[in-house]
Order: sequence, then C-alpha cells, then structure tokens
Amino acid sequence: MDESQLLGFFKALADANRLKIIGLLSQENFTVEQLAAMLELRPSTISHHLSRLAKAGLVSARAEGYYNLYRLETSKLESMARQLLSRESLPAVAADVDLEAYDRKVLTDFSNPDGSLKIIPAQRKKLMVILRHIVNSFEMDVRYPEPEVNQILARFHEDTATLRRELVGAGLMERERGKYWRV
Amino acid sequence: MDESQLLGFFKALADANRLKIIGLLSQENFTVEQLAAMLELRPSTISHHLSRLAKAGLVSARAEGYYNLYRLETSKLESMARQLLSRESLPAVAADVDLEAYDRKVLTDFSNPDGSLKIIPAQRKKLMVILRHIVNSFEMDVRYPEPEVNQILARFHEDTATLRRELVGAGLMERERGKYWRV
DNA sequence: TAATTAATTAGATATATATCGAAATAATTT
DNA sequence: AAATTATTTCGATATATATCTAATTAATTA
Repeated sequence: MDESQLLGFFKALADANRLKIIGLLSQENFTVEQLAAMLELRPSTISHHLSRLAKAGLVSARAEGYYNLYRLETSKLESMARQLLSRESLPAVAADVDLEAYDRKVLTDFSNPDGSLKIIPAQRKKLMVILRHIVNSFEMDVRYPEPEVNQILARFHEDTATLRRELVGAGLMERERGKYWRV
Repeated sequence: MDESQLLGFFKALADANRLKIIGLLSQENFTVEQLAAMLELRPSTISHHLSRLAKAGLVSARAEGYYNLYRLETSKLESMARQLLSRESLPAVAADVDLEAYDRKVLTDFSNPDGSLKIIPAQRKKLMVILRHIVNSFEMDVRYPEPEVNQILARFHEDTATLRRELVGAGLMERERGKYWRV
C-alpha cells in the first residue's frame, strides 16, 4: 500500500548486521546482550539496529523480567514479501512521478519561443513526441484539404511535406483522395 | 541461497529514487534520459542507480539503436521475494554467526582463572549457562553419592548445596535415594 | 537503601554513498 | 569526416548512518 513503507522495509534490511539479527531471531528470541556477544558489537549498537528494525515493524520487544526479549515479526516479513509479488504495489511506488516530464523536455528543447520547431528531430522517440504535440492542432472528425493542412503545419516548420508524411506514417492522421483527418 | 545476495538485493532497493525507477520500469521500458527527466535527476545519477540495480540483477539494458532501453527483471524480483517467504533462507543468513559467544562471555565473566566461580549468577539466563557448564564435570550413566557430588561441585563454589539444588531444579541432574545422575 | 545490571539515548567520528559537473566513450546523423 | 547525442566513468562534495564511548534510565538484587 504505502510506498514509503516499502522503502522503510528495504532500508531496515539493507545492513549486514541487521540481516544477521533477523536471521538469528528467525531461530530463537534473544536479548540485546546476547545479540551483542554473538555479533561482536556493543549493546548500544545492537540497540540502535533493533530500534530501526522495530520502526519498520520487523521485530518487537517483550519485557522478560529483567531484560528485553526481542522477537521477529514474521507476519510483517511475510506481508512485505507478498507485496513484492503482487502486481499493484510496484507501480504504486512511482505513483507521484511526473510521467510527462520527458515529453515536455523534448518539446522545449526543439521549440522556439513562438512555438515553431528549431529542427525536426531525427530520432524516432523524440519525433513521436513532437508529432503527438502537433496533431493536437487538428480537430477531431474534420477532413482537411491538403493546402489547409500545410497552412497549419507551417506554423511549426517550413518542411510541411515531411511533417505530413510523418504524421501519416506514425498513424496519427490518415489520408484519402487529397483529404486528411485525425485518427 | 547466498546470504550476500540477499544483502545486495536489499541495498539495491534501499533508496527512494531506485525504488521509483523500479516502479516505473514495472510499467514500461525506459531510457536513461527519460528516467532522468521524470525523476528530475541528472543522467549520470540515473546511470549510477541503474548500474547498482543491474549489479543486483534487478534490471538489464538492451541497446536500442541509439540508446539503451532498460527493463525490469521481474523474475529476479520474484525469486528474491519467494526466498523471503521460505523458511530456510533466513537462518542461513546467520549461518556464520558464533552462537556460543554469549555463553563463553558469561562463563569468563563469572569464572576465576582456576575455573572456580566468583559468584553464582542470580539471573536465570546466566545461571543456566553456568549450570550447563558445570554438569559436564559429571559422567553420563554414573550414579554419584552425595558426598562425591559435593566434592566435584566444590571445585566451582563453596555453596555446593545451592549448586546441587539448581542442577536438579534445572532438570540437568536427577536424584533418588541419595544418589545423583545426569539426564 | 545501595549496588549491580540491561537497555537506551546522546554525542562524536569515520565510512558509505547519492548527487552533481566534467570528461570520456560510443553510436548516429549531417 | 565533423558534429550531435546518449550513456558511462571519474572526481569532488555533501549527506546519511554504523559504530563507539559515555551518560542516563529502569529494573533487580544484596
């Protein structure tokens, strides 16, 4: 669901010692002291790691008399793994990304301030962006005679013949008996 | 399988922008330039992220004429997610961890150089470590009379009565009609 | 109550790395 | 061949964070 939850999950596990802690807790519950001895780290360091894991919901502590017993939250681990396997969660991660940014960039790169084109892009990928933009200057369900088409295309570039041909070739317009229309 | 492979997987995804790249590539293949425009980062930065993802096997590049089209390796993603769900892979992450380190630490903390105990630990968890150590001084399948038990325990601590009681209480030894034996 | 002990928090340091700009490569178009 | 373009690599910088020691807190035992 939450994209920052996925990030927190990965960040929590992106450390060799935290991974080992998870591995150990998957077999048995341990205290901070025990983990510190086994991993040859200071208790304060272990405490830090455990708090990061706890913040991600991957471990929890139970006060056992004198000390804190930490245990693995296997359900959390499973639910995150399952999220990775689901088809919806990945696209959701990029939900707030501006997908049109590239098209806008191409448009600005190739356009003069008055809206005309500096040059016609040679690359297919960029030409398509430009063509999709140009075709918006034609209304739907209107059949344009060739001179009128040229007049509109001339706003963008003097080589109207190339633009006409590319628009048809790209499948954005169609032609029959000297008339053109959007598809 | 490989524990460092799991770590590489998590490190590769433990970054907000790399996660977004994965999210975008889960919908469509993109070039470096396109990703750079959409994420508002420099192409060199995107290239760096993609190389980290590629090293983890999560994306791959296909030379498409002029540019490189990157695509998501969904099979890799799935196999890693499945590894998280399997029961064996987690313990394997901690395979090289010294599980006895804590017991050794307790033993050293409470023992004098000659092997006798400074004090008998009050805490259950530590007392158990000491008792499991002491019981090794008794042979299996031998029935010891109480004076002999005391003689052996005296090597560890003068309060042999407490040690005797705790060994039986912990279920490490049993007693019947004045004789003691290991279980 | 005083002393011991486990755990956490705070502060400091050193390492890792995300990001950028510039340079180098590689491929394409003119 | 020269110029353009996409990508990668390199070097530098700034940020994040793993780890330690020291101090603090909380709980237990003597």
